[in-house]
Amino acid sequence: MSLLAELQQRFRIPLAQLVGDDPAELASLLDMIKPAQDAKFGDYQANCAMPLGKKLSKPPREIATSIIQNLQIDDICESPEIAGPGFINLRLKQNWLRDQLDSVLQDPQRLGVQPVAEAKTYVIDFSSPNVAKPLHVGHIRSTVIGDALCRILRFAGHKVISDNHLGDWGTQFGMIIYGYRHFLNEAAFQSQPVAELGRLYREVRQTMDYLDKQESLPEQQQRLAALQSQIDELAAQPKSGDKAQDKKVAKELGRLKSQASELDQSIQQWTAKAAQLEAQTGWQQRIQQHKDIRQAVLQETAKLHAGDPDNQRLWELFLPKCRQVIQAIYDRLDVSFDQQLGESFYHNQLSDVVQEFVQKGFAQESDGAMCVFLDGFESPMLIQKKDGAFLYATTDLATIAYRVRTWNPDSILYVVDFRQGDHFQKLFAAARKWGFDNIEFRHVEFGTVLGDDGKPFKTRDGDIVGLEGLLDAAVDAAFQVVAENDDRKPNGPELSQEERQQIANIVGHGAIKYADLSQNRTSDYVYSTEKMVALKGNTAAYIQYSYARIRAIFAKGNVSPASLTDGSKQIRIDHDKERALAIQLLRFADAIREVSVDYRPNLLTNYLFGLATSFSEFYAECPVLNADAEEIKQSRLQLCHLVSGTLKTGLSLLGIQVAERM
RNA sequence: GCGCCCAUAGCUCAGCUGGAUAGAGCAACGGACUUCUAAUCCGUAGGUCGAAGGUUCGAAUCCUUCUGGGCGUGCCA
Repeated sequence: MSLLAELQQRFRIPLAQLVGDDPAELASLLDMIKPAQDAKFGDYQANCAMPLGKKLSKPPREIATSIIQNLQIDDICESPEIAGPGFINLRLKQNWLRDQLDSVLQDPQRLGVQPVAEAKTYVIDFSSPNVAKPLHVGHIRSTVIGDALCRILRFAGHKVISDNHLGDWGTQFGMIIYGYRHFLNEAAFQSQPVAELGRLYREVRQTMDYLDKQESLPEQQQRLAALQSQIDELAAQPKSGDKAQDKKVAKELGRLKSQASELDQSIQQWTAKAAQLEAQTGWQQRIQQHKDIRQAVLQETAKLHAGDPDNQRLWELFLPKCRQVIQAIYDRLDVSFDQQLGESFYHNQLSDVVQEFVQKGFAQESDGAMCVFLDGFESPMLIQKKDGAFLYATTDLATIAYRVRTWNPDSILYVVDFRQGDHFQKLFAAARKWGFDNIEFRHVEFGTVLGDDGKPFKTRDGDIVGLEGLLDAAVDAAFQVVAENDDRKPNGPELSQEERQQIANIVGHGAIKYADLSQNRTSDYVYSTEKMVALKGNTAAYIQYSYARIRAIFAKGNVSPASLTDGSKQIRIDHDKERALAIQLLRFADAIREVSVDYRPNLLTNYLFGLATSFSEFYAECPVLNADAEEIKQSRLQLCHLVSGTLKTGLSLLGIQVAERM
């Protein structure tokens, strides 16, 4: 049951009488029925009389009156009231609320959420890390948002195929192969292959970075000097007297200065790091011996792609081990995929894709590369480099073809960083040109994770932050809070060390996920460890805590949920807080639907935070076990049961677990 | 240069594709534990929604311009 859908259904008839039954217009008018902004206006409001006033050139209040006259709603609402310019305010009837809750109580699995009428098939592409590199903070958003969307859309009734498009075929493997051939510690590889592969990757990376940076250092220093002299010149300029002109100069000066200081900082960071490397024994020798490492790595990669048996064998040796590392994190995060078809799965289809594009006249050679020129785009999409190698775009096209062949989806979602927006716009345009024009392609984009300084989140040394470390930090912080809270309990601590750790795991991982999901996905967001440590306010912990408080009531009162749902008791809604809680409970279906419209999980976190808040207010004012009368106690237990079920289900749709005790 | 995105309380952010007096969480201040977990609740304070125009009954939301920032921009992914 959706509250909103029910109300909209009732308004359909009187509105059709006014404007006819054009579905688009009707839908837009029905969209103007919303939860009331302010409780004093009632529970819901219909705002459609005002725009109709314009259209029908009658006073909106008059239109509102005629809508109400034809509106059959007295089983759901008190008689509607017209307010202000023509708002129609609706107040739900206690009896109706009670009946609705009673029926949800009989439906613990779906909590009154009916599967969508038209189920669609979705392919959701998310996470997609390079398997040779450790997961870092940048992977959180794609993984967590993608997983939540899978769960939510599935719950809504759609068919969902989650697919992790692993980067398992790129330069990273050239790097590891090179490392294996030159830096291998055989014993370490035998005993701890995964760790050793990680080390090899880092060794090669470091060597390549060193050469890159050393090479570009003079140029950067030159740029810094140039900036500096530009600054000096500008600063030495006498004031022109023209205010606007002076202001412009001052602004330019400020910009140059911040550019210079940023550049200076990065140079200093690098020189410090380089000095550290050079202090290592054998570093100079390393550089001497491997000064061609960058070309060599490309060569190893090219050989792999060309089917060289030695490199192929090494790749087959490494891949499972690399995937094992990543899988461990997915296990920790409780994220799973239906498919994990990486780039390697598509590599032998790429030349066919290019050939087809050429044959159909969609692609042509330009500057030696194979290009797809698309209307509305300044630059073409490259599908083959002049050296013959294929690109990201080529693989993505092959992937689309495979997915359509295999699953025939209505929609393919890509949960990827917003910076790849251009790429996806081109990819989608090319795919439509190719004939896939009845599929919804959607780049579900998200913003960057920033550090406290407002810049992309890095460690103090400028390194990318590893994901495992963040998870550990969140769990540690959660452990502190769990322990503190338990120690402070009125009747002494209740939890064993083991239980505390288990709860800390649930709370810590939940905190990370929730912090991400509660943000509007399109905005950048500032990741602050401090915020994680807090675990109060609008966090997963707050919601989990509400759940645990309910479970504590049930434990203390020895209440079995079955006794509440056998139909022998009826919910009563007398107290204001009970009423608010009841309405919030019935909005669950609407929250699920809203998330599905534009793939925005934060609408579900908003809902759950609202529900937990409603519950906390109820909890503060309405005793449950000690209620004045037995019927009230039973009724409140029923409400509690519905809240705990909704919180648990809602969090599970975000990939977040609950603990029975906290 | 061109394209996309952003600017809302001291901080971090919501604001449901135009609705009534712009919300929440942190942080600050003041209250509430002999009563189901105080990770909570109640209250106070805090805003020219970057600026200026426009569209209309009505704008944080839509349009234009400007300012400030981020990102992308032919052989990385």
